Amino acid sequence: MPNPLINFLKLFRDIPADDEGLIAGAMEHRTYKEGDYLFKAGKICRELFFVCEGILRIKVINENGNEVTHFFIRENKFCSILNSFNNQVVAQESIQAACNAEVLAISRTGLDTLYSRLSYLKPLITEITHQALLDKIAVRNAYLGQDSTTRYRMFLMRQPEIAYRVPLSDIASYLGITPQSLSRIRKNIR
Amino acid sequence: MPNPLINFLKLFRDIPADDEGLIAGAMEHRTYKEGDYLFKAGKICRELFFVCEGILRIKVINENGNEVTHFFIRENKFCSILNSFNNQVVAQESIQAACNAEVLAISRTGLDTLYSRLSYLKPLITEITHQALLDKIAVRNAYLGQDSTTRYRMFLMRQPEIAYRVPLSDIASYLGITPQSLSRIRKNIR
DNA sequence: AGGCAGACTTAACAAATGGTAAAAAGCGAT
DNA sequence: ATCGCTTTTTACCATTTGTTAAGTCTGCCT
Repeated sequence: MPNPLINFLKLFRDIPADDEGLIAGAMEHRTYKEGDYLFKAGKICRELFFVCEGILRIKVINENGNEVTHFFIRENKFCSILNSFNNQVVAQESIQAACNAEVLAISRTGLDTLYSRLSYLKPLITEITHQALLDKIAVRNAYLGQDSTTRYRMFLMRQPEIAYRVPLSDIASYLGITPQSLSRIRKNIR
Repeated sequence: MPNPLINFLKLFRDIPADDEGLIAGAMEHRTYKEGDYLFKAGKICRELFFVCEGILRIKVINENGNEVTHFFIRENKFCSILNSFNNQVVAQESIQAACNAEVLAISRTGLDTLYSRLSYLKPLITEITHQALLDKIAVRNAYLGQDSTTRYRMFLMRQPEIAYRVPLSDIASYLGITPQSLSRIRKNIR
């Protein structure tokens, strides 16, 4: 059975057939339902996830007690609290399934073991996550200075596959809008 | 004479004395006045800058013809249009001096030469820029869902050294506010 | 099937922000 | 020091967005 992570890595680089089993074997397959937590803030995040199916979100509870969505992570993307995972510091953010999801998970130590066995893997994953950060920043910059309606329109254009699969309130907090306003905006657009 | 870049790198890792001259010699020292461009959008960005003195900003002209500040880069930070610099694609953003500035500059090819001679340098700089990206994202996420006054207050708390050295209009566009509104907010805060 | 809980929508009003325009202030060059 | 340009401030009004509160809808559980 083809492993979605290996298919994904092959887009960037040839993966020797012999290594496929090693990589696939190191990853643990998990299923989550909408609302389930993959990781909760307050601890060090010691796992890296790869999304096979569904959408995750990284979120925080802000000082007013409101949930704020920092990112949506969709199929064929890695997900972790990078600062915590890399630097062993306590994470302020949580990872939650924004809809039913299937992921592959690997622990920090498991990943280090893989890295030591497959010398090409660390630079490859570093490069992929680096580019993902650039992409995330580019999205945020594109929203900068746009009004709520425009941000929602841009979101629809860029990520329609997310817009219709996750709760409205998650999207609202991702765009920095109240759910009521987003509901109104949605009505006015049609 | 101490080189600010070398001092900076030494914070992360020991730099052999023999290598200092090589690094320092590869960097070109330049002076810019407020408003000068270090790089203009529309080309591939082939230089990496290190800010010794002053503040740079990365900006775009958006579809309405307004300038939008994506980032401020202050002393002891690297600056480039990373996506363009790394992937050889045309940059949409420009780099401008937000106040009088002194920088060290190195070309893509010059950097590659350094990398090939000093094997520790590429992982080091990659790690530094990676962390800088995480920091930039964290700042943007912290602003998410806050009103204009709160964003400005947060900006004052986090980067007072920038707030009083660059034009108000640059800060306004960085925070996604019109200059008029920011002027009003500033008045109401005192 | 009925009822419950959570999510979404709607509405009316208040507050914040944007748009436009004009005055004031700051800055550099002559 | 003065002129002229650019930036910032101020004011007024229009628009957008937030707030509060209620109502509707949906899916899930029993």
